[in-house]
Amino acid sequence: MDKKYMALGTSMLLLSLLGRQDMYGYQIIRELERQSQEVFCLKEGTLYPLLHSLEQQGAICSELRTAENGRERKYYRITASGKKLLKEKMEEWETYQNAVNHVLGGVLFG
Amino acid sequence: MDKKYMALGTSMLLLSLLGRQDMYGYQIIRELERQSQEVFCLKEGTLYPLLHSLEQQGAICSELRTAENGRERKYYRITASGKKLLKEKMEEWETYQNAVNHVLGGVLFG
DNA sequence: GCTTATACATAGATTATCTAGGTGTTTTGT
DNA sequence: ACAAAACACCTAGATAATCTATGTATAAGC
Repeated sequence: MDKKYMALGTSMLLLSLLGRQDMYGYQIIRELERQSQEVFCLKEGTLYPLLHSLEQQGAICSELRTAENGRERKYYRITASGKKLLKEKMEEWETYQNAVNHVLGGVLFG
Repeated sequence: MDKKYMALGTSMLLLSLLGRQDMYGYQIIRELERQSQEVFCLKEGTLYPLLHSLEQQGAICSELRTAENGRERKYYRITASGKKLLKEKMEEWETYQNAVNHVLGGVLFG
């Protein structure tokens, strides 16, 4: 396809989740699973490297917080640049989605 | 993601095109480009191996035809098994699409 | 005749995601 | 009290989808 394969990106979904609230890795996996009705079961081996790369790019930033029970968690927050990136990716997704549906519906309205 | 990455597949689009008429490789690239309004510019290095693999799987079959101008073209036709595969892939795409949109729209109706 | 478009093909690189492993802590069940 | 499960982070290597680059021909346009 034109760009970066069909992978509009898991990163779009991550940024979208973080756009609503700060979250830590493990939580992101559970939330994504829940919000997608078990369609997306992101693996840790995919998530963590992706978070690190998004942080490197400056789309998100992290901060260690300690919960009452003493547990350490690494919370991620979306940055201004990350919000811009999200917007771009959502527009790409819209374009992509429409293109696929247009091709699929070729018999009807193509 | 759960299965085969986000790539629901270029193969879905190919099968969909072939579901409407027999086509040869070069034509598929042009048609896909046209029907997607230039969103999908499938490269030859992607298409031909994919066609060969779909043929191997029995989803499509090929036949050499010679045009009036003497040009040889390898036409592909979708098989019954290919139609079944297409149906499955379209259902997957529907599920996937809904899941993504549900996550993205989390603020509104999540 | 030269260039561009048509038509098929393969090899190797790139990248997204997964599998499988590792470390340590807290909660739950018995 | 102890084991098992869940929590929480991490990385290395494998797999697969797509692209880039290249090769070989023929036909059409200038």
